[in-house]
Amino acid sequence: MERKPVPGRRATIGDVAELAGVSKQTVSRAINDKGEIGAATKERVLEAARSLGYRPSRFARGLRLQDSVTVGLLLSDVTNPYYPEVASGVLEVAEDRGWHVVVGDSRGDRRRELEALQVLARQADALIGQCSSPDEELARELPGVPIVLLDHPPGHRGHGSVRIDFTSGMRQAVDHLVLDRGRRRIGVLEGTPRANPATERRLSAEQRLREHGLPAGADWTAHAVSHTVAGGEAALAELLTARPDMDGVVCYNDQIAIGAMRELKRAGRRVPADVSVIGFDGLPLGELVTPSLTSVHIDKARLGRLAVQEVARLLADPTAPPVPDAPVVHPELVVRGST
Amino acid sequence: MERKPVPGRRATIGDVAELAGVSKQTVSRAINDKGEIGAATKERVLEAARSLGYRPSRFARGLRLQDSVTVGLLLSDVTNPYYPEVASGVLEVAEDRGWHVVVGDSRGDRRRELEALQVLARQADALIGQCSSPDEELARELPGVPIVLLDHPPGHRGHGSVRIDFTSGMRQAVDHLVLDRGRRRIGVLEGTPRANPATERRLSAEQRLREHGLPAGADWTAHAVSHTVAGGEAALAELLTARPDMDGVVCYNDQIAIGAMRELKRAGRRVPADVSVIGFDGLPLGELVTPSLTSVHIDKARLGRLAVQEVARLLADPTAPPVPDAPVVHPELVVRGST
DNA sequence: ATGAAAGCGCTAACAC
DNA sequence: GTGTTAGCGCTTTCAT
Repeated sequence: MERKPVPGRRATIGDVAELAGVSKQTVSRAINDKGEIGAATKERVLEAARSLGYRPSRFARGLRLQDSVTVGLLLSDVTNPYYPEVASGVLEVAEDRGWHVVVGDSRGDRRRELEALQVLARQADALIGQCSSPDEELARELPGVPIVLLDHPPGHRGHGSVRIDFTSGMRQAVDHLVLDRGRRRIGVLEGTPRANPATERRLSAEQRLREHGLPAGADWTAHAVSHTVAGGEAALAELLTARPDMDGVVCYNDQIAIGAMRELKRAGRRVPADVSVIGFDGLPLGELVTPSLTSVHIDKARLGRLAVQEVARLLADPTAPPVPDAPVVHPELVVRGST
Repeated sequence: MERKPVPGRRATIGDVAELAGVSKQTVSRAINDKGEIGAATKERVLEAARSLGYRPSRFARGLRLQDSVTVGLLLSDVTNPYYPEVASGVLEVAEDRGWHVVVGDSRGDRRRELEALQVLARQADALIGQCSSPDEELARELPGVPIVLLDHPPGHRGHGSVRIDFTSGMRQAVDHLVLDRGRRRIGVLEGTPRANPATERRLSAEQRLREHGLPAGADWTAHAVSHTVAGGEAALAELLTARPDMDGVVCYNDQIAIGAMRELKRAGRRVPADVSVIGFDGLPLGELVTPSLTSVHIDKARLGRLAVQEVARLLADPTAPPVPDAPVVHPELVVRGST
């Protein structure tokens, strides 16, 4: 919700015109550096503008020109190290197109998410976000707002999405543990519940484990309460209690994986000698821990860039149906010390 | 610069009014959930709006209501792990006030910085940023735009700032190395050149080193080309060549410190047995490396919160002179494994 | 080279 | 309960 107006009303083009003793359009010409204006007049106008601390109203200009685009980027938590690269991709393409980007943070709260989206929607032409709210809810609460979901399967009309191929990613992770490292008792650390349960990453891992003839399922799974190092530590502790003979862990993301590594060490296990750990996302952070983290990298900047392109598509035709071939980001295994 | 308009012109309140067979005012009442409207009429209007994909123009609304505030946040590099917490503080207070936040990224480029600020200024009422451009340049290129500089001494009229007490911070760092660890041959890893050379952090460190009767100066200093782990690695290698007998390093920030630790290990030195390393900023990252990083923590979220408060002050009275007692963030030493 | 008038899309104020 | 009028601050015709 917007609040009260800024005190001390700002000078308008009319004030400048009056002070300079010219008409409004002359002021407009001066400040927009158009031709058709005398050098002396221009200088006088600019001086008047300066002395009044005049700045053109972005609203008036936007209303008149109708050529400015703003996209809203909703993050579930700005401090999550997953986002900077995504944001970087978003900002890069936005800048190329001359678009502005407003950001919001839902602090991991589902209710706040919707509120934050609505606030952003007041200032943006379209939204980008990793939303946990179901599509129907978004459509209901944000009627007419083009939304591009990060890491969601294609959804409703008016919603775009960028997919990440988790099936392939998880398969690479499991195959590496099984085929390259010879692990046979592999646990899975899943993240928090997802909007669409069918998209849980662990499912892809479990399927691949079974294809290798290995055990998998609830017994071999723990859920991290948060996608953080602490969440990973707690989840691994839980999993280790159930499966003390575990010799490998596939994790929902790198932070959880790093937490898993820390907890394993604390429990007296050596990584990777006793237990192999593998993460997902490929955060720069993974290179700094010891041993450095093997992870399935995804090009997060590309995810951001693709999202802005999807926004452009939606903006061009808001009634376009969701395309079946939404852009996909393909994960790629990068092996380091932890396996 | 803004580009061409979005195609397929959006429906206006007039279109909705026409379709619903009512006046614009009635539409306005319906979509803004005011009273004074029949339930049936309201439903008919909302249905019309829905079918047209109508969304109110933020420009028209902003122009009319004059109650929306947007602040622009310029970062030198979104992917720098220093920023998320700052942004978090900015977003927190902005949200409390009902303000929007637009972000820009200058990619560490001085020229881009000014451009990015100008782009942001088109969409924001005031700016916040860690700017490397001199005050005069900002004042000249962004006339009338209230700016709050992060980590700068108070500057010109119309500019606000939030200070970080580097003198105290660097003193704590040096004192820890000298008094608590007994180090006597301490090197300094400074960052890239600053807008105001007098604010280089190394100066505070060098002064304190001299107060302890220890050697300091160019011989004991290396400059990191970038504020990154790689930058720290290179800088430390350089310093180590000049001072192979070094037994401690004070670093410009945590990333450089982590780079220093890595390079020291690579050179066969033990940390902290042979060389003590100390960072600055207190990134969460520092807890994950081995050994974990001792650092002078600064409350980055608070920095962001204070910056927004300064913006509020400037917005309330744009002609207010810079206050001598700009808000200050006080650093605090947190000791961990690396010293 | 400069000015007057119109209108972008919206809502507050005031009819009815 | 609903419509009419006016005007937010700006730029774009079109005159002069």
